[in-house]
Amino acid sequence: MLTDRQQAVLDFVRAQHERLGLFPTLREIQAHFGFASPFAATRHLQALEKKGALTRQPGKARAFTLPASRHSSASWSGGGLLSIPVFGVIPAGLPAANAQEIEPDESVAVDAASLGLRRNSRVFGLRVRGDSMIGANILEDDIVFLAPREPTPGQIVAALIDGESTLKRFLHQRGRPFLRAENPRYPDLLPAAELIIQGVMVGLLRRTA
Amino acid sequence: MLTDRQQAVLDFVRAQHERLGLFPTLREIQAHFGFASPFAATRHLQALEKKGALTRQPGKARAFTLPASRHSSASWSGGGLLSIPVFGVIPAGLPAANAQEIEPDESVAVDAASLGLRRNSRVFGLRVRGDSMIGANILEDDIVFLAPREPTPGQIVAALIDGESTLKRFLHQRGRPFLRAENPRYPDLLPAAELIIQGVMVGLLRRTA
DNA sequence: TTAACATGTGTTCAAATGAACACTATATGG
DNA sequence: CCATATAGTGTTCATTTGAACACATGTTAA
Repeated sequence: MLTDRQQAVLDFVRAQHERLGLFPTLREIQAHFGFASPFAATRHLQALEKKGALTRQPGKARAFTLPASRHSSASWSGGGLLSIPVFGVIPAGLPAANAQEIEPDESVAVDAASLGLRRNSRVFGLRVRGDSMIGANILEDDIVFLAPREPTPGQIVAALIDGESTLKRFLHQRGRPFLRAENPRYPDLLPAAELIIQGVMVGLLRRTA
Repeated sequence: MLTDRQQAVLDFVRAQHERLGLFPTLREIQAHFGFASPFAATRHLQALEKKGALTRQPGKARAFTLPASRHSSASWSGGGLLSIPVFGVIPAGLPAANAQEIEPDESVAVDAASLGLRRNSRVFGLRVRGDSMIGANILEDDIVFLAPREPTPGQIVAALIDGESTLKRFLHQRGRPFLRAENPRYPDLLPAAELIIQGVMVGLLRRTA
């Protein structure tokens, strides 16, 4: 069992790695805790290592490993994490080359593989408003993930109509595309102009807590 | 625009950080690419820095920053990433203190905030089998996230019945708990013995790609 | 009361690591 | 043809960083 001081050191090591992507040096730990000697930091790290709370590579700078506590970012080694910008209203500029510069309302992190995507895929998220897609089991406040790609009929897409984005199912009839809400209370949309598809749905995240 | 060699160096730096949680030293980059001199590595890093692909803290070991490319793990600075074990069948041992040692079928990464959870919260995932919860907009192959906590009536839970786990809505009737499928094709479950709740649903991840 | 552990201080030194210089070869653009 | 950029080699040195020793104090458990 870690002592309070040891836990504090471990928390600092973990927090530095989360914030900066770097583990701290002995002297950075010394400075943070106000130790007069870097060896005090060494003593704590040695105790943490003995108790299995971290491992060190002898003689190497900043070389820690935090063992799999399965619920922390330090243990994620599956790679391919996506930081996905989420919009409440999709900016008309999406998907554009400079889309990354449009400030999202929030961001969520999900690993690419669980959405069936390659690492570093371009994805954005849309916070669902309303109940127009309830028939497709998409609820208000869900985050729908969309990738910019050409849709095939039957897929759910974000489309730009009259300067606004809408989430609908993409279908064809007699060679002409149209959009269907998955709620009988909403009519089909047959766009007068060419349909601009901003993204095709690749996944969904729901929070129920 | 980065040259091919510079891109290769950047990819290596990023990959090492994803795999090990550490940026490489000049000599580790030198060894990887077979350079005769650590200064070759320095030259590439200087070029990458000049082109804005990374930044370095002068004179400090392994001290890089990768600027926000919004679609890579290096850019996730929101903290609180959860590495969630996902099971096809929930082991009867969940949720137990040694649950972390039970080997999951897979893991997914999601940030805690988007599930309304604190960093380092204990969560596990269940890959949904069958259509018993379709009425709650939970589809087969969805991953349902569950946190070990006491349920309140109306919540969706994973419960252990007859040695098997099942996902159902938790309800009360005349003070007695029972489980309801959200599909009229399945009957309510009135457990004979005391109900063991393995987790309460806190979110869901769906893949449609 | 004693031993073990925790938590340091103070100091020195070895190794790791980054910095930088002079040089060479090749490619590219003006 | 010349200047610049890229991509190194070879080498040396400064700084950062980790390691480790001797010592001290307080706490805890046997």
